[in-house]
Amino acid sequence: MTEKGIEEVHPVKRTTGFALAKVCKAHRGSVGGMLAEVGLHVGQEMVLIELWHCDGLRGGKLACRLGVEPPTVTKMLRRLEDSGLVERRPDPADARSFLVYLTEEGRALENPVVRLWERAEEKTLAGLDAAERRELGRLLTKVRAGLGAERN
Amino acid sequence: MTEKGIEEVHPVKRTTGFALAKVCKAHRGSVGGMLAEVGLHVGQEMVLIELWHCDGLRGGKLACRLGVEPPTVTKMLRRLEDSGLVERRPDPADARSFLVYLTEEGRALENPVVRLWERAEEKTLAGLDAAERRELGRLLTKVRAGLGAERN
DNA sequence: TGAAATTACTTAGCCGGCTAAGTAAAAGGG
DNA sequence: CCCTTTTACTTAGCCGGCTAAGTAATTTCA
Repeated sequence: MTEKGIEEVHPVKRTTGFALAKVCKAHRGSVGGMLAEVGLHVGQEMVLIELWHCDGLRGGKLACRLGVEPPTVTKMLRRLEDSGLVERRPDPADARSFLVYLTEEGRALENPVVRLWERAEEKTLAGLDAAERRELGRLLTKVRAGLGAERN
Repeated sequence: MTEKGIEEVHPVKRTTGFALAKVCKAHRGSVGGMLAEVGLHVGQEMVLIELWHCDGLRGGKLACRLGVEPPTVTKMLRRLEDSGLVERRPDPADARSFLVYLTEEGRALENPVVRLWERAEEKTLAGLDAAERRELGRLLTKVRAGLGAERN
């Protein structure tokens, strides 16, 4: 008998969302591995990216830009501070807040991180030609834009 | 003066990988919110999906299918077992292993989860027309296939 | 056959996420 | 002016991931 059902795949696995999750996980894994070489954990580079773009952000603003909840930022900043990449200073305008500044070491990571993201990108998209890459980028950007009027 | 630099975006943010991460996070958020309504945490449904397809998997096989490390499976299964969705029985063929079986409740979640993934998919891809959705699905599948000869 | 190597899983502990609940400062409003 | 509400952040604790280090059973092989 032909085992007709044996290669069947669950309906959820045939969704675009599922493929998205898998590809994202792979990409995250790539970035994570490379990031470990410069002493970062995946996700922490996002904080740095915001600060490279605009140093001295308030904690809450950072959470908002990252699209993440405040407690997440609290913990990440504590670790980044312990690693000496970031500095938290009181906000002179509001005693409840603080401002986050890069240290020299934090600033020094920008180029390595940019390069490593490029390498991860290349690794992830290795199976696509230039036109396909453009199209994938366009579609993801469009989806992102369509995901409500959310920031970041 | 025109504030020419003010809308500049960091190079990393212009990568496809970055858009991928954002879209994936939004999708995960959608699924997670819906999953909470049926008492699941995002990620746990992946275990169930494997079991719906093939009940009685070994722990290690499950980890492999999920593309996840064994300790992750250990903890997830403990929680799923505590929730009464899954049952772990000793493997008669190998005393180091165990087999994972769905309970009736675990089996009952299949349709709700499938429907909720469909809703999340719709929500995520709302900004794309049918052709674009097909193309995005095709490209993600291709990327996934290109990501080494990895399983799952 | 019996010691060594391999395999299968668990434990401990860290990280990025989250929610819920707390604290403390700032803003409003009578 | 003081009391209430809102805001900004922290703490506690859970979850899905990971790695490193363990334990116990199976395999291998001399």
